[in-house]
Amino acid sequence: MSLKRSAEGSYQGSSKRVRQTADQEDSIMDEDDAIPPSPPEDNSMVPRGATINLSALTRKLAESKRKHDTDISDPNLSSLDIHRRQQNALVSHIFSTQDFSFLHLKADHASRPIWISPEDGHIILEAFSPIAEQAQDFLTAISEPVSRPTFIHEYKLTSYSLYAAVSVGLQTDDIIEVLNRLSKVPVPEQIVTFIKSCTVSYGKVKLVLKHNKYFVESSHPDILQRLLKDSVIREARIITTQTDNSIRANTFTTSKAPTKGNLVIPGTKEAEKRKDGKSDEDLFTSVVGVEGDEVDEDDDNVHAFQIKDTQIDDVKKRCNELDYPMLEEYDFRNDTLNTNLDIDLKPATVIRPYQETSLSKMFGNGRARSGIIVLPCGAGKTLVGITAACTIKKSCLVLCTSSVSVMQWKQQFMQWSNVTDRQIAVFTADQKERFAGESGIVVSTYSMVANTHNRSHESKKMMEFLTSREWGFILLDEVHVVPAQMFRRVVTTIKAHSKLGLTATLVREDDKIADLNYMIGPKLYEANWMDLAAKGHIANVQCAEVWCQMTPEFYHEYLREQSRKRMLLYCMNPKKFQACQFLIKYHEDRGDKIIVFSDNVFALEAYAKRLGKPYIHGGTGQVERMRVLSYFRSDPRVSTIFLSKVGDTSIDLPEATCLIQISSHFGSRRQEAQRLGRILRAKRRNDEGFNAFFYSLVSKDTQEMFYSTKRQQFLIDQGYAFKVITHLDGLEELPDLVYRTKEEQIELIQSVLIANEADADLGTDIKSGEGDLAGTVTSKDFGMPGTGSSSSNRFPTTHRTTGSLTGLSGAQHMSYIEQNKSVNKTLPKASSSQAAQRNKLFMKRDKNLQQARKERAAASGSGT
DNA sequence: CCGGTAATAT
DNA sequence: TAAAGTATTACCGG
Repeated sequence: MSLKRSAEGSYQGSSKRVRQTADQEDSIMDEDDAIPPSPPEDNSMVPRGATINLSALTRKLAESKRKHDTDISDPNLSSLDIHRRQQNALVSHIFSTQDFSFLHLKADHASRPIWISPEDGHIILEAFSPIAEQAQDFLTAISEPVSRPTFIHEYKLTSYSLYAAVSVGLQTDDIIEVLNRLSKVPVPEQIVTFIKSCTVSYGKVKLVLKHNKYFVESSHPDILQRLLKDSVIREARIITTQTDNSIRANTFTTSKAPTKGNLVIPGTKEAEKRKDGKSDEDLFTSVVGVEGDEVDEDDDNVHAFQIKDTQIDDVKKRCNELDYPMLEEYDFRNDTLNTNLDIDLKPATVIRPYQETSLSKMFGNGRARSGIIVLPCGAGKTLVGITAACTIKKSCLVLCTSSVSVMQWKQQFMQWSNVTDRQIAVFTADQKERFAGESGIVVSTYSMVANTHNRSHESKKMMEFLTSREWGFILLDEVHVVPAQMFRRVVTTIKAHSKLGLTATLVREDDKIADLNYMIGPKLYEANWMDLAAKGHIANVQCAEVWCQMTPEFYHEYLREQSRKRMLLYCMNPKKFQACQFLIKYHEDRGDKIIVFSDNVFALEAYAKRLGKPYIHGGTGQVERMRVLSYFRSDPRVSTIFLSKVGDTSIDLPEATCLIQISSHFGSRRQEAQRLGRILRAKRRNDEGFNAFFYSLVSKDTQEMFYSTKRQQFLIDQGYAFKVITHLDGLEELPDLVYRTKEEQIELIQSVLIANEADADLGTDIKSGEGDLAGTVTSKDFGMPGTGSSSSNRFPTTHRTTGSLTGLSGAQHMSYIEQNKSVNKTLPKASSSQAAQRNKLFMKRDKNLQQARKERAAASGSGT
């Protein structure tokens, strides 16, 4: 791989990144919302990120690198030649090994926005073309977005993406036709062949529930014949009575293909949608010659045979093996056996255009297709799910990852739709409700449904209920977790006619994400984050990676220690501490609300205490969590909070406008994206020129550099550009800069090393002390050996004043230092109105629990 | 309310 | 590359 070296000789970017263009660099800096200044002549501020990223490019890079390596070893070359070759190796990789000049450009190529690589099916889109937006709609339907920075987008045709295209109603010829019209060059023969080979079998067979019977359906009777040659499928077939015995083998039930007909998705305003972007649409139509959004399905007849309910899974599996994966569609309007659920969106509810688009992919032919919708955090996934449920109007099961989400889903259902409290039930560890009547909604967690061991009596009964009935609709929140070993069983244990998965980040660091194709269905829609940001649905974000030099002492220890202990060292790097302090100060002065993330709890507490900010981590009790959050929300004096990975999901803080990441070991792209998602809902997002900020603090020349690069990949593919900042101007002038002197730094390093050792032996857990507030539990005694008096052993310390808080494990452990005190405790106790924040969602549960307690008490009282 | 167990992600 | 190790949440039973 070709790595670039910066002036300082350190790693700058992987082969997957190509330098940003000058235009992009300029667009990032603007007067008001600039990232803290760095000297302009300093070449250390290296723009980096987003132009092109593709696996094929990686491969080509590897090839060209190999070539280049052999070439420069040629002794006949002059040093200038070697230099030139080395320079060349750094640029224009895409074209260095290939010559595509044989492709003849169409005469009007300038007005056509795409180019298709004949080699690997990669598609390059000129995002500045006037019809780019419509072309993009088409490309996201037929191909996989690879990278979508500002000017040039890259997509890739894959068998899965074509499967998805077919499943939303596009036909082979339409795909090739539209592609051809958009392309500057004729669609290469190989690509046509590829598209045909994929679409010939994919999406041709459907599993349909009609009048509560399962049918294998296709508009191609010959395919049904072919499937019936398979013994498993033949066995599963039910011969219908109306079919005459003599000709039964060749006869299928035949009917008109489904159309959208009069189905109306609630919350949509057809007229309004037509209004905006009309001129562009006309332009698109004139070039493409087909309606942009969706190509009509041909209105041929469809043919079907019925199969036994009990063998659906076998048939599905068999069809997959035969390369005819079955799409699942639910003809809910003709399902008379499952009782309807009388719900609708509230009249005032209007959904956004992109939400409507995603739903039109699902309901395009008047049935409910199973599949996945991908929308950024804060773009209203919940409302999409609710609208889908209100369209299908059948019993619905919603699964989430946490019980907080469960409460939120229920609350959102109540807010946006007219479901009554009796129609919606919650099923978690501490609440096992059941809806009244024949049909209703159940909201639960994956672990509740997937659980295999140790079920309580009540949850056993509830599970029986869930598995024994047919669900019209199953909604899978955070669907990227479904491929996990245990969670994946929910798809098979629950009988649901249609499945919708929702997520913001359809990525995993393992290779299981592709499993969703057959477990749930194809990806129906994926929004472009940048587009939504440009239209003001989510906030604009400036991303930056701040490189912090390791101090010599820290680096020395870093090199000596084992990999696990290294992590603490680069998290606690004093320069990073200072950068964090500086950035907080800088953004607080601008009036921003700041969230600081740290995966490492030790570092989290250390930073928060030293900088005097409240913090929340896994060990923080619910009550205190809500207290800190409500202060952050409403008190102008609390403008910074520190969060561990508890804050990655589900915490909704529209006030936050700036995000700083101080520790983020491991290269989880999903986590990075989800963290960014915390500021996408920013309340102020529509203010003129408003920007939110996202900083990653990285200790230079450590593993963090590698992880950071990896983590950013998802966001870069979405079009975000990361700036690298190596110098924070004015940092040295900060009046109360922490760890300024060598002595302080050495004390810090000692506390880190001691913490490491103390951490290693068990039994250092402590309980909350007398003086602590309820719910405040410090999960570990972070490295204070029993010496009690030597200040150098103390963590982190400059001036020491002893506090009076007494820990359970003894006073000698607990002589607190003023700066070491958690600010959480200085926040006054919540007033009743603030306390209500938490209780809103949990109030009912609490009431129930109380009731149950009373009953128990009464029962035991009367028993004796 | 607390401790134990199991699960996820990397 | 695989494996270990960490943080977190959920569920259950006493």
